[in-house]
Amino acid sequence: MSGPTKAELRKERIIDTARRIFAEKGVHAATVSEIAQEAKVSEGTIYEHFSNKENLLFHIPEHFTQRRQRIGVYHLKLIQGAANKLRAYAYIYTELFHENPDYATIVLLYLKGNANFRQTPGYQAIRNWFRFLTEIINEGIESGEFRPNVDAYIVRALIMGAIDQVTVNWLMSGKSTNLMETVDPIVDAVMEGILNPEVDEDAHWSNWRRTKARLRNKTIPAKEKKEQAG
Amino acid sequence: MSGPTKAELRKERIIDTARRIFAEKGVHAATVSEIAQEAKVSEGTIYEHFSNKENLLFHIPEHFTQRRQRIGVYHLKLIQGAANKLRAYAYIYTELFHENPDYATIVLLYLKGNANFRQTPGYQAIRNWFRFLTEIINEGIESGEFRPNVDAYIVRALIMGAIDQVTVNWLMSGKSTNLMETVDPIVDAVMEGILNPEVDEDAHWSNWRRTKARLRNKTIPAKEKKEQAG
Amino acid sequence: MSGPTKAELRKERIIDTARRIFAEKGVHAATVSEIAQEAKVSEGTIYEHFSNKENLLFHIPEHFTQRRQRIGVYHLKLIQGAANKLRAYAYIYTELFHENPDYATIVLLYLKGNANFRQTPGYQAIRNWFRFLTEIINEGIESGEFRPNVDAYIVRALIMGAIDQVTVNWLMSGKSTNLMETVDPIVDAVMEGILNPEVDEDAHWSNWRRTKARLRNKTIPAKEKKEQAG
Amino acid sequence: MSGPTKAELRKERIIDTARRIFAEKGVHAATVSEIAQEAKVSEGTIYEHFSNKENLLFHIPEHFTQRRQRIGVYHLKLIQGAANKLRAYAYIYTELFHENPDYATIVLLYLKGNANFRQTPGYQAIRNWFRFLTEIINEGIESGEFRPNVDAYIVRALIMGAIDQVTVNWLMSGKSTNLMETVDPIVDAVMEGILNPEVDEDAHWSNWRRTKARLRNKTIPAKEKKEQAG
DNA sequence: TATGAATGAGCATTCATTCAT
DNA sequence: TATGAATGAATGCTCATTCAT
Repeated sequence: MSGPTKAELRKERIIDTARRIFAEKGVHAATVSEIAQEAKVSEGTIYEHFSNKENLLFHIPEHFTQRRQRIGVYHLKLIQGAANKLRAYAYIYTELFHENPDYATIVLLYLKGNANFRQTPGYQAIRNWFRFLTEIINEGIESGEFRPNVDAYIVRALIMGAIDQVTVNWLMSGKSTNLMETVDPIVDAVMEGILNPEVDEDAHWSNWRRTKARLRNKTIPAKEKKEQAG
Repeated sequence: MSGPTKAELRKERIIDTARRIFAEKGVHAATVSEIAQEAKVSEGTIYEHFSNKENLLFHIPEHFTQRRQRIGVYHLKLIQGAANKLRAYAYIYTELFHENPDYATIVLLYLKGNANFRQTPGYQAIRNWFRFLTEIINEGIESGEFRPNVDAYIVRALIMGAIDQVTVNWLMSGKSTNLMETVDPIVDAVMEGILNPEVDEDAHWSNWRRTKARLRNKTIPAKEKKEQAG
Repeated sequence: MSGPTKAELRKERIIDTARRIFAEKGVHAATVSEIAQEAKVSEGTIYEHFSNKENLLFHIPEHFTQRRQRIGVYHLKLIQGAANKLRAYAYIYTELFHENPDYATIVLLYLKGNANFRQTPGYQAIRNWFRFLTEIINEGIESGEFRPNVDAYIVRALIMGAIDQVTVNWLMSGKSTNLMETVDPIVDAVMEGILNPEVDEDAHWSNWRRTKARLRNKTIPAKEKKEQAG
Repeated sequence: MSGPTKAELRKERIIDTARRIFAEKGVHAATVSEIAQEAKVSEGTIYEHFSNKENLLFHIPEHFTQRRQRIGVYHLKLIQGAANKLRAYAYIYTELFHENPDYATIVLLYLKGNANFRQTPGYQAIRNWFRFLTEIINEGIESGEFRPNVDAYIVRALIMGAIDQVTVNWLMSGKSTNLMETVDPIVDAVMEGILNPEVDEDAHWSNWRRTKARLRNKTIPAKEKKEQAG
């Protein structure tokens, strides 16, 4: 019946303020005293809730992770087909950054490369969300929707790497570009690749063609015919 | 005839030491005094060459950028075909990280997200190298090797985003995985995409299919027949 | 009922210590750390009370200014006659230096010539005290006690300039002379001047005499007769 | 025949530059490196001529002292009458400040209160110039031009203290006032004093009158009659 | 004699963290 | 439990001075 306690609200206010100030001035330049002032608590109170400044930083994703868990995973399960799910995942992943640029700044610029963060429960939660993408990709492979020789880890790196990349550019450019519009092209490119199927494969010398052939010989014998025909 | 001057060697030694220590302990935790000590120069000498600690950080990529310019661009021009060039680019890009993990740490964890760095000549040099990939992709589109509806910015984000991603994972995992082995799979995936062409496109509902159709209608009318036939 | 708070006492102790050390070793040679140590506070506490070292320096006169305001001005108002007041002022002014040589050192050697200090409230307070002397002089002119052609600014410069001068000499000589004994002679000289009235004014050529005559013609016609008679 | 050597010119250029920069930014804020740069010599050269930064500071008055010695003393000896000489001295003293505000700044704000400077030959030269004023005053007492009970030290403090005072005010006000115009009023005031001889001495109670009487009883018995008559 | 790169001691200032109230 | 004054370790940076060339 009773909502969040006073202390919980206070804690959330601290995290919200920290997120904003960390993102605005950088984690190093931001001071605990400034966060306390803006959150309208004393510095001591911050240390009641967080063991130190870095610990406060590590708690910032918490709220967003929970939100994604509640909303994201639920909706994705309703979508049929791995391709559709993958696209939806990319949207949800990007949208969280788009709607919360301060969160994006902190995750992409401060937490991704922080070894200590990788030991926290906060990172485990994010990891679970990443694994969910792996599951989607594997589901697509199993269903035959995706090529059988697809490596889920690689595809995940492509999707998330590209989104991280364009998000950082978006953040650094003062959010002047349209982030959400890049989601579809990224997913499209990953879906279909960039090679032009209209072009005769033998038209030009290419170690790529040979690499591809080699890969297919190993993993997709069914395609051999077409390959030979090409 | 005379090689680098004493002062130049000294400066290089400072940068080399800074790179190592920044990467080892993090930029913030590293102290100028420690770098001076390990580089066997006085603290004052560091400030003779660099205006401040951050400026020293910003000079770290210089050497690598020059090296890449000399070697990378030269060799890439000898390779025929955009696909081959793109693969080679990915190799060179990854190899620099692989051979110089400290450099990778600094570029990926400290410089990519630093707004001040983006104002330096050091970033401009890196930018030129990025643009080179864009040129390769556009070359492939013009030659017909790549789909005409390919977006160079997106492909670049996919390639570099994925490599950055796997490199950070590699660094954070203590370099326990094999970084170079991920290059080919990444390039392969970008080349061919992940959709299984053996599967009937109408087998499942997919807004992706519709998106693809829309894109093709606009840009590759010649393919329509095949599309309709498939 | 409650006296000064703990924090106020602490602040006063910092100022007292700073005054002593600044005077002893010079403002530049004195270190904040030394002041902290001697005042038995941490360096951080100094910066809780003063924005920086110079700001601490600027707060040193505060206490003395207040004391003078309370005591000096009050007593001076009870004295009758501008000449008496002027003498008393000179005594009070000198006595403060005499009783507080460290304060004298700081005011005369460090603050008088500091442009930044002139922007502080501390200087305004001192200024008010200076103005009080101007008022005394003007009062003497109005009452006829002082010559009507007296320039208050000049007289103030004479009195205070002479006292500052002898005080600096006193300080630099290791306080070996008797500072207070110079007050009366200074005031006496300003009162009566140095010219010997017994000597015939025409006894020697003097552009001074002409200057004097010119001044009197302008402002004290009543004296002309005597002048001519003399 | 041969003028100053190259080295002498160099040394003078260093002193001139130091004077300007010390005055502009303050001795502490000025750096040896900046002085070297502006004087177009190397830092090392400065240390060829001066043992350290303070020593350079102490050499700044040299040139002016010599100039004053050459011009000042020579001209003063041509003037007849102590009063005239005293006025001339005040003019010369003030004019040097007026014509060379940087020199004034350094002497009044940095050297007057520097104990180390008092050990240098530079200070001895200035001291000689001060003594010259004492001699003038004593000459006036002996000739009967000045009151016999005049204290030369006090008069010197009055004249020079007042001029120093107004010069510092002039410097701190950005030289917006007219410094030279204050010389005559200062000398006039010292000559004649500020008491109004027209006013009946008994018209008001005054410990000053009593002080004066006491002083006269001691030293100028000749005046007793006039005093009693008054 | 002149140079100016190199030195390194020295210091003001900051700020995460603590703890008495 | 909350406060915020007090702490003091930690460090980037300066600059007078030196000395190899």
